[in-house]
Amino acid sequence: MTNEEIGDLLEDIAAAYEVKGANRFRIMAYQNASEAFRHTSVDLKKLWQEGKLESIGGIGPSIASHLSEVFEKGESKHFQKIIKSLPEGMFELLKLPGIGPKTAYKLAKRFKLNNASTALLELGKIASQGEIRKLSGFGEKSEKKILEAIEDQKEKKGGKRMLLPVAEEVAQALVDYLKKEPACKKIEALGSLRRKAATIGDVDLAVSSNKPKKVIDKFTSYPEVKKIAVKGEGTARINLRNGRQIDLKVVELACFGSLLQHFTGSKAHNIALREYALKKGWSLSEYGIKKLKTQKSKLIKFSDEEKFYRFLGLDYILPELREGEDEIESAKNHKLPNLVKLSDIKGDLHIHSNIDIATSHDKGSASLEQIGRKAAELGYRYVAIADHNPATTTNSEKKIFNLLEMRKAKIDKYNNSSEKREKSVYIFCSLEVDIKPDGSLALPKMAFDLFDFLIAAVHTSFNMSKKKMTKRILSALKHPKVKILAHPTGRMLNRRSGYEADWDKIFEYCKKNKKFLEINAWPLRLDLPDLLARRARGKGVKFIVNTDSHELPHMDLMRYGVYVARRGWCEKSDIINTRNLKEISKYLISNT
DNA sequence: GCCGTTTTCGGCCCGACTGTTTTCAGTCG
Repeated sequence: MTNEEIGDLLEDIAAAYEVKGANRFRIMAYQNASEAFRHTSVDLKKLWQEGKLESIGGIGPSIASHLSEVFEKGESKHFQKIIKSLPEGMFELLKLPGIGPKTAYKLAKRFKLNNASTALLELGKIASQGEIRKLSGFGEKSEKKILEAIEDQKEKKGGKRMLLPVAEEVAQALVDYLKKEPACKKIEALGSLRRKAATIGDVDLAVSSNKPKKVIDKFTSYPEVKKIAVKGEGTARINLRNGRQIDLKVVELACFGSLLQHFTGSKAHNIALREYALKKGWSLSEYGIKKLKTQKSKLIKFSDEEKFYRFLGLDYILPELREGEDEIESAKNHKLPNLVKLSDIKGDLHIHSNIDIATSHDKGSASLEQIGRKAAELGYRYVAIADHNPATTTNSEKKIFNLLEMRKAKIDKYNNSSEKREKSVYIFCSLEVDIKPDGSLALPKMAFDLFDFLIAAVHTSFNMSKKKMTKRILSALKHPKVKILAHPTGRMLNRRSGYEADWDKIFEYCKKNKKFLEINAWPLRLDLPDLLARRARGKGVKFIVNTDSHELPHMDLMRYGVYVARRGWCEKSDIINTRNLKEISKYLISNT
């Protein structure tokens, strides 16, 4: 069972308890546990084997023991008992927006939706026959809403989360639009977009204004609107024709700081922050801070978000850190990291050029000179050309050597050219080498000396056992020329999850042997993922943020990799390509 | 069911909106 599946299971248990009218705090405990499992990068089964399930916050003796049974026997008697007494279809209906446990149960019970795989289909039929409106507590509107939700589900609209640059574009278009309304004083995109998460579900916008109605009216008449889902006095939600959902909140300027705080989230961070504040006798909301237990206590307002945190005795917590882990504790103890910035980056060590070396994977489109000029524009001091290795199946070893020798000569020539001297961008001679399924590198022995260093990467045979994949990666890293493991997990957002490997073992090896993990800035990859980056950092591993550019404009995408590093709590010192040329050469070039 | 810088017992984030009622439950972020 994956962490995600365990999260789903506990969410279902929470829903079942809700239907049964259990103590609401028990329900919350299961919801918290579900969230905690979804957001951890630790392998739960491994944690269970070590008997440390309770080391995760929100997991106590009860849930840990039920889960132990699940790991051991495949299911827990207690969980089965709770779930089995309810119609199976109920848990499918929960996937529809606007339908919670109570509603799902009512519908599933009344219409006997006992089969999970057909429940949505059946409910759709029932709704279109006008049967739902006849139930007490339901009406025409709720029936229509259910029908629409099922239709959306079928089209899988909004099912996929947006990649960060896509969400930025959607948000920017709306910000530009809202700016035309003079009643909008300040506009900001918040939520996971501001926290720079790898993928974004909904776009959240905050506006400060003393005429909220005008703002809401402008917002809901956005030309791309397909449906106005919510329209209140201070908030609204629209669904766009492209399937995206946008949330808007409006407050007066004096409260804008607390709104930024509230609407940036994450939910887990806000809950933790509010619990922390409660203990100090304060109650937090998007409007400000109130003293507890005093009737009609005055609201303290914050136009500035930093002051909101400082008021609570905390250092300012940057949005990228607000995931409800231990950032509040760290802020209290002045232990927050000084996060790496884009301007700290001095070079990009994974760039594909247009030099033709008969690669098996795609080559780049830019020349060395173009890459050098672009790097200079970005303020870099060095780059590494890391084309894919020549295909080993169609080229002889001699041919491969000749191609790579020709390529090295071109790079040497560039480094000795007047162009280089003017721009002062040094080009390392590297290569992105396939790690073959047996762990060997796809490069003839005689060619290794042609490189300053190598970047190793898995591009084939993803479906291996965890043990085999770990061994495969480790044996590739063992080669003294290999310094960097590119896009370590192989994930492609919205397409495939990464392959499984014993990351702790790999991290320990990297730390001990001075190998570096790439944080790949390509928005579809963002790999190493943030959670793993934080775990690796905890073990003392260092990183290199690379764009993996295949075209010149891709070199501008470095910031997405820096976001990942920041979400992984990385400081400048954790990132090797913040060093100057002399220092980084010491890290990467070995003569052994 | 979980948790501990007032607590191993007695707390547990805070507020908005919708739809169906007629003062509120359910859902959401």
